[in-house]
Amino acid sequence: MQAPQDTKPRWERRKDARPQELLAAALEQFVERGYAATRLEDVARRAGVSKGTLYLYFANKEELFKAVVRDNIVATIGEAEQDAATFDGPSGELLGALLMKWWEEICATPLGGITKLMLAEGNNFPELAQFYNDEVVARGSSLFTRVLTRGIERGEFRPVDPVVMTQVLIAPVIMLMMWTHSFMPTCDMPQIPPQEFMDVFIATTLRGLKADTP
Amino acid sequence: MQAPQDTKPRWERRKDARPQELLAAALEQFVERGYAATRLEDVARRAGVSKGTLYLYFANKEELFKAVVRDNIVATIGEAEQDAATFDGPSGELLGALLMKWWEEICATPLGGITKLMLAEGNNFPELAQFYNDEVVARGSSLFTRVLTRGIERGEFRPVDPVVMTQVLIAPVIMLMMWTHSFMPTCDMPQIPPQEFMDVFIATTLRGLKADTP
Amino acid sequence: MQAPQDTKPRWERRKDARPQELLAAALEQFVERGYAATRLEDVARRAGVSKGTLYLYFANKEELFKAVVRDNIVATIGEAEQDAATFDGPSGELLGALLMKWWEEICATPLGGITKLMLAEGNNFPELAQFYNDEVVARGSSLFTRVLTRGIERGEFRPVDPVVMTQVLIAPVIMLMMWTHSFMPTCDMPQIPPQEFMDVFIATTLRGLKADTP
Amino acid sequence: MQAPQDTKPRWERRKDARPQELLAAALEQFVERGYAATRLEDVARRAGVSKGTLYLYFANKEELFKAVVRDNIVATIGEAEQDAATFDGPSGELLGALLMKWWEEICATPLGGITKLMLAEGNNFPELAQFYNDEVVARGSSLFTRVLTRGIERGEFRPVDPVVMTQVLIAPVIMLMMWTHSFMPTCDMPQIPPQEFMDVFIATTLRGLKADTP
DNA sequence: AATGAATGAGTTTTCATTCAT
DNA sequence: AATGAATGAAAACTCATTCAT
Repeated sequence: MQAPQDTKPRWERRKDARPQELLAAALEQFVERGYAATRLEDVARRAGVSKGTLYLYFANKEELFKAVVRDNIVATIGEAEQDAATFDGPSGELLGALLMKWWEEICATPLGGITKLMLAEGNNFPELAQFYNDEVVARGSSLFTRVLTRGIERGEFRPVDPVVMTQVLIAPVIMLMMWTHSFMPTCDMPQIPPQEFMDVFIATTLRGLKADTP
Repeated sequence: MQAPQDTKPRWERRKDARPQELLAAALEQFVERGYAATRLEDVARRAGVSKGTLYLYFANKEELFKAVVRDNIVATIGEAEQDAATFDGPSGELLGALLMKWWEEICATPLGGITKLMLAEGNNFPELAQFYNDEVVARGSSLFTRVLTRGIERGEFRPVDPVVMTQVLIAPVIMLMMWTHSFMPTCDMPQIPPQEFMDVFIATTLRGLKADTP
Repeated sequence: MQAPQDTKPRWERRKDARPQELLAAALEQFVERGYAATRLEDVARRAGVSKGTLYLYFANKEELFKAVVRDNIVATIGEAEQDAATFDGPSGELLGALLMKWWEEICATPLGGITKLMLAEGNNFPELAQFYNDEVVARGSSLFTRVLTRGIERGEFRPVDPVVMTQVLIAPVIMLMMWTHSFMPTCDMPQIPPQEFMDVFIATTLRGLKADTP
Repeated sequence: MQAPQDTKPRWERRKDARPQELLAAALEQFVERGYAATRLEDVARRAGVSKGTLYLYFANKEELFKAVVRDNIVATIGEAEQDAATFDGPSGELLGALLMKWWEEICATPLGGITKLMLAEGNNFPELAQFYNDEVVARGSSLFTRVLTRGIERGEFRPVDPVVMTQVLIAPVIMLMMWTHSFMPTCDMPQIPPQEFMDVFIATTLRGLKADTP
């Protein structure tokens, strides 16, 4: 008896997988070489297809890049928004979980390379920078801001300015990511153990945020 | 009476100044646009010369970049090595001075952009990365390591591992530099006052390093 | 009771209609965009089939274009040849009918766009130009020439040179066609009423051709 | 003794001539092959330079085409505007001279191919069509309209609608141009002797325009 | 020393054509 | 018969590098 999900002929299953294969290849190539230096032919070869095939799925280099960001980073932000919306427990726990999710699912993976790439090349590709700012930076920041506001309103956090506090939360993580992820491999830089850093950072931050209890 | 260093007629002094003007223009352009995206024509225009003139002084783009690094960062490291070699006073004072020099003359100037650039694009230009590692990272690190060793040998510092300690010294400065250079242009990060940060950092570090006095 | 030409089941009739649908779509696309700028994918989409299907019926773009010309213009010329061959009446009547048929079935329909296209792009596609010249221009011209000869031989027309006279017949019709098809879209040209033009033109021409009757 | 206009070194004189050489090559190529089918490399080769050189003088294909139009057609229109502005004689004479100038300097030269090209491909390149309409069609038409108005105001012409009359003037010339210039060379079309056509056309038109004298 | 015109290899993108299913 | 995914040749455009003057 045949499994119901396998009734399609093989090439059709292949077709459905194509975009994912291309996005995976593109992610690797972008992270390895940067945006400008990535040649679409290399992305295609990496996915085992020809140059032209890429254009069946993505209109151009920019759209390919955006798709990579959407399919990975934006999707993760969406999950995090879901998590936050449905979470019932204490705000500190939520905040810690979000920071950890960000670290583990983005910063500590090859996706961290995308952030590095935007830092390095964003200036030269204003439309990409705009896109990244809107879809990632603004949306991610505002999620943290909302969680902070929630904690303050529920009396769990001290009444800090949630926008400024968001920046204070974000900065060390991005730095750690640059440090861990993207340092020149040839450079003998000091290793910072990321897990410990994040643990200490989150613990410290939550302690600092905790509202005074009389 | 003529200053002894100015015996040449003016237009010849101008000629001698050419390389410096080119290096200055190149530095600005590299910092603004990154290595890959910098067009030599823009460098030339910025220096007020033709593209061809650039090639009279620098064999190619890579050599131009190396020259920028040498003329600025490596030169500063050389001075620092001189300072260290001729300094007679306490090692803590020397160490603090070196950190401060690094901050003030490199990190806090446009040269900081070169470090950011190497972090971002080093992967794509292995030969540049190698050069930067050899001429800047290794040489700078080893200077700090020697000063630490000096301090330990003279009984001024606790007997820490000087190589590891070097990395501990370097990391916060680079982080502060990335921070200050506002590496995420779209992100309005809170300002960290660099001077205070450095003061506190140096003071803390030196206190931590100080050998126990019975 | 079934019509005798409709004995096939419906889906099969549909199948037979395929080439016609494709030719119709191709005609529209060629007229709208010109030969070079017509993309076969657009033709296919317009006909509601896939690009591959096009190649089941036509070997390539050029053959598709030729088929459009054959199926429409050449077919009409064939009919006209039949008409002329079987016509028994006065040559003037025949000539007028042929001119009118040409105008009404070709020039005044979208097929006029094909003529415009050949005028405009023929130079760039010598093989198409050759084909068009052989199948349309030469064949059409020779039909008029034969009718003129017939009229002269039967003593109905003055003894003009039938080849030159053919050219005199053709020119105004093509001009009117170019005019009617508004070949300069940006230019709001005054409308020439084509029916009146053709009526006057044919009447005048026939009067001019009529042999002197003693 | 050296001629004063030849003091420049040879390559510099060459440089000054470059744009003209490129424009001439581009004109030929555009007229021969149409806009879309013209490859910039062929234009370059025709001018005896490399592809890249073209881009030193013209930003892209579109600008090259515009430059061809400006340098030839628009320039001629400018001259005609001058002629018209400074002309003192009877309006009929002026009008006839303008029509003849148009015919001789544009329609009867390779520049006529540019008009054909716009007719054929204008639809596919809206920006070029816009440019051509603004710089050529509108400007040329308005010149004729002004001359007609001048004649009417001076009582030389009957009080026709000058805008409509402009179109009536333009149409036959464009048709003649299409006929003379751009017919498929393989087609045995009747030759219309252009000079005679223009003479008759102008004479007829001026007679028709002449104001009734009591 | 200085110029800047010239080059051509390299990259993105398009589209007629093929072919496995 | 029909599909539509895949291909790759071709063309526009960029820019590091060369070289005649």
